[in-house]
Amino acid sequence: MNSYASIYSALEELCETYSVQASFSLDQPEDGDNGDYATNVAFLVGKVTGESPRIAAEKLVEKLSPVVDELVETIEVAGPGFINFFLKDDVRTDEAETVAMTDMVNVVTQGGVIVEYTDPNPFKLFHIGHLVPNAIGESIARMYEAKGYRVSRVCYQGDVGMHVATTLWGLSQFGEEPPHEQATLREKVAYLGRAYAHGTQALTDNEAVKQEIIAINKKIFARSDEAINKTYDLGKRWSLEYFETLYKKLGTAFDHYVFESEVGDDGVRIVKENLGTVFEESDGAIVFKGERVGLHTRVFVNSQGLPTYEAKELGNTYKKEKLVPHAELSVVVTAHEVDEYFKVMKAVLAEIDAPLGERLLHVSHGMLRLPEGKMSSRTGNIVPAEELIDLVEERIKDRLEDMQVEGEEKVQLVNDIAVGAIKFSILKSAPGKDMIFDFEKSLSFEGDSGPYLQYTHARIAAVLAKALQAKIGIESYSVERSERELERSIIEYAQVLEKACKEMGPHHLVQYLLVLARAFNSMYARQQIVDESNKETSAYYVMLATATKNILAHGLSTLGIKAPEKM
RNA sequence: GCCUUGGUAGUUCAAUGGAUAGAACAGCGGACUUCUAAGCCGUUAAUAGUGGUUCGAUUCCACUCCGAGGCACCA
Repeated sequence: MNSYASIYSALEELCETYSVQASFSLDQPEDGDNGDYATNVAFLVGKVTGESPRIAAEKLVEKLSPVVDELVETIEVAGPGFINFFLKDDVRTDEAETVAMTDMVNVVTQGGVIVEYTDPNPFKLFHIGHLVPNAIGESIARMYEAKGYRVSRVCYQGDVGMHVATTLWGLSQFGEEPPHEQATLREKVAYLGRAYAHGTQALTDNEAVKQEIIAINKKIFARSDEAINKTYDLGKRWSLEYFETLYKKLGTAFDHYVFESEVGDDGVRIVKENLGTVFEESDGAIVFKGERVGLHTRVFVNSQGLPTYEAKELGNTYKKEKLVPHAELSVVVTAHEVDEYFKVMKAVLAEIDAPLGERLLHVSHGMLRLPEGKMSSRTGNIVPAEELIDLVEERIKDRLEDMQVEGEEKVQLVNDIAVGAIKFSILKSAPGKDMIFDFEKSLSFEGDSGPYLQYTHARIAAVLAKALQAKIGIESYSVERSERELERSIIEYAQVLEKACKEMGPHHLVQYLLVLARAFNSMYARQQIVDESNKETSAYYVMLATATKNILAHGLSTLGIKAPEKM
């Protein structure tokens, strides 16, 4: 049990004594002057006993002192009534050492969890907006893995619907020669993208075109037209193969793929099975009257008998349950523009399958906005994800010129740094809010950035290599004066990881890693780590470096960002 | 109009109802003949507005102003 857990349980007991209902806090204050840990129990106890927080705190300190005696150097009452704990130096150092000695390997100890994310649509462009759910979803998946869950990654893709019909209509109308079979996937996908843009443009204000596209849409559903099937299958294959190249770059490997085309029938069946009880007919369509639970009415099956997004999503939810039986949790990561639909979905599930509804967890993220506004296919200001990655990679290549990495290793390193920079810029802020995507900002490698963390990791790797050569281990170190700030950061990791997982907020982890890296770099700047003339003291700094590296490696990995050994 | 959501330094973002509102970038100013300068140190600068709840409010509530998403067969 670490110091945090020990003090926490001591406080828990105390709260029980006073029958405190509210939950207390135990944080690691940013300002070390406020202790290594600080709690607000005195405010809660004071409320129960009617004492002022400061008086209550004084009394509590007397009770706590003997209990935490072995860990704590001093306990003091501060400010309006906080109780601050200052750990004994050797307790804190020992705990940091534990971090340095521990292999941080995720072990499966829990049940299964489904995480669905990214969800690009075949026939459409994989643009920078898709990088958001990918980064967040991948990180959530990895956070569950860090907690010991067996995670199944699922990608749900819209391979049918009007966007596909629009593309096929465009392909048949815009008169461009299709790319050669030997052409790159990128070229093939770009060709599909142009067809879609052409179709969308023609569709606007043209009822005749719209009807033609609707007709194609029906044929796609029914697979009744040989020519259409052929084009469709080819286009879908191109798209999917192309997506795989991106997933490889991004470091995502899905376990299952679900297509809208395969869940529509199930969705319709489920809706019909509950017709009259949960759903009702209205103007030829089957709807869920959300008003009775404070929501909106949503169409699940349209008047042509085809499933809408809602029914397909229903089918998708059940499909995933089949693919991953007995999952304890089913997480879906989507943009917040579908928030309202998900509420309706959950309301429906509450009525037809309550346990499933409870397991379903919707995590929504904000939209990526360009400084000049929302991306739109109509105005043509959509930035393909790959274009952004290329752009970032170009800048990184310039910086790597005087490094001795070449060939495949260099390609990999450039990719890892570029993807790290992009993912970091997405994960650094709390999901849910829109983010302005500024090229220059995301391309920045200084300050709060992915490369800053990666660089710190690589830098430590270089130092530790030197330590190894000097035969300086981390055992039998001696401490002249402890690096309190860095140690404080190091021993905080376990709690931060816990919190990030619990709140599904990768940004907590990001913010913490920045603090840790800064504390390390600050120490690094003023302190020689590997010092052969003083091996015992040097061993202490090597221990701190090792602990920091362990955390950076595990933390970055949990974010889905690679931690290079050199850069 | 109704529902949901957001508004924090010049900019991009932090802060389970907690202490002096943190970073980074930009700006200004430094250090270093040491293990990776994508680094380190210092500094200027912010809670949209008005009330309320309480030991304490950026956080919760109400209203106002501004923005975003949704509101029946697109996803």
